Amino acid sequence: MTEPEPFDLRDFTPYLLNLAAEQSSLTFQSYYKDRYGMLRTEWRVVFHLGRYGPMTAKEICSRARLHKTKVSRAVSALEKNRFLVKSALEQDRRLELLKLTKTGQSAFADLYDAARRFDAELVGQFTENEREVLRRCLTRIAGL
Amino acid sequence: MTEPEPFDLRDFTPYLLNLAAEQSSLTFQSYYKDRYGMLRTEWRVVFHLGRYGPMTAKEICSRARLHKTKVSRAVSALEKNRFLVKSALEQDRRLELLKLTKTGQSAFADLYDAARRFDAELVGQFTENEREVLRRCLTRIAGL
DNA sequence: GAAAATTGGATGCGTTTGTAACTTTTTTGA
DNA sequence: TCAAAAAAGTTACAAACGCATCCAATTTTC
Repeated sequence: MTEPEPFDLRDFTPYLLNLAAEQSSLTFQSYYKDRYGMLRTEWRVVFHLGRYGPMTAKEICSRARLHKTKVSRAVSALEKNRFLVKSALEQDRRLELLKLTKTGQSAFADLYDAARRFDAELVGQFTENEREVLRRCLTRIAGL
Repeated sequence: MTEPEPFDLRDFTPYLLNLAAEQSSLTFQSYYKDRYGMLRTEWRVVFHLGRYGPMTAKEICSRARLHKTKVSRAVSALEKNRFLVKSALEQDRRLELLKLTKTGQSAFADLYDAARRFDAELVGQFTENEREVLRRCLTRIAGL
C-alpha cells in the first residue's frame, strides 16, 4: 500500500500548460497588438494567408483549428483595417477567397520573422534533445 | 548564407502550447463543470483552499497567479453555491478568511483525485525521461 | 425539377474577461 | 496627528467569446 504523492497545482500538467501558454503568448502579443492592432485570432489568420496563400474562411477554420465565428469576426476586422480583401468565387458564390493586401503582406513578413526569432529565443535555452521532447509531447497532447 | 527553414504555425511554440493547453483543459473541464457547475477559476480557488487550507483572497491571487477581479468573482460564485464561507479577520477588517464548507471539501476531495488520475493518464503515455523534460521546459517557460 | 437538407458565413445574445475606477480600511510621513 | 498614499476587495463598462440561430447559395433526394 503506497501512500500517494502530494500533488500540487504545479504538478497538474494542464495547469502548467496553461501558464506556459499564457506567458509565452503574452510576450509575443505585443508584436501584433502594438504594431498592427491585431488580436490573436487575426494574427493567426494573417499567418495562414501569408504562409500558404489565398484561401477561403472555411479552409482557415480547418487548418488553424478555429471556430468559424472567430474567423468570421477576425476577417471582418482585418478587412476593415485593410490587411486583406475578399473576392467572390464564381463557381460557388457562398465562398469568398481571402487575400492579403500589400499592407497585409508586409505585416505578415514582419510578424513571420518576429515569430521565428521569438521562437528561436524561447526554445534556445533548451538543448536539442529537450526541444525534440518538448515538441513531441506538446504535439501529442494537442492531438495533432 | 544558409536559407532559413520554412516555419509553420506548428513550429511556433506558443501556438503549440496553446493547443496543448486548450485540449487538456477542455477534457478536464467536464469534471468540475458538469459535476459541480464550476468555472476554471473557481476550480483553482477550490484547489488552493483544499490543498493548503483557509487563506485570504489576496493569498490566492499570488499563489495561483490569478488577477484579483477573477478571484473576487470566483469567490462570490463559490459562496453563492455553498462551497465556501467568508469570515472576518479582526486584526484587519479589509481581509476575509476563506474556508471550504463540507460541500466544498468533498468537492475538492473528488476533484483532487480526478485531477491526479487525469494527469497520470495524460503523461502516462510518455517515458519517465520525457515527463521530466516536459515538466522542466514548461516550468521554465511559465517563469516558475 | 421542386422540396428538403446541407454548407459557408454572418449575426444576436448571454457569459466571461480585462481594465479602470471606486469603497473601505490601514499605513505612512510631514 | 491628520492628510495622503496604499492595500483588499468590489463593481462598472467595454471588449471578446461561445452558442444558437439565421440567411443565402448549393447539393441532394425523391
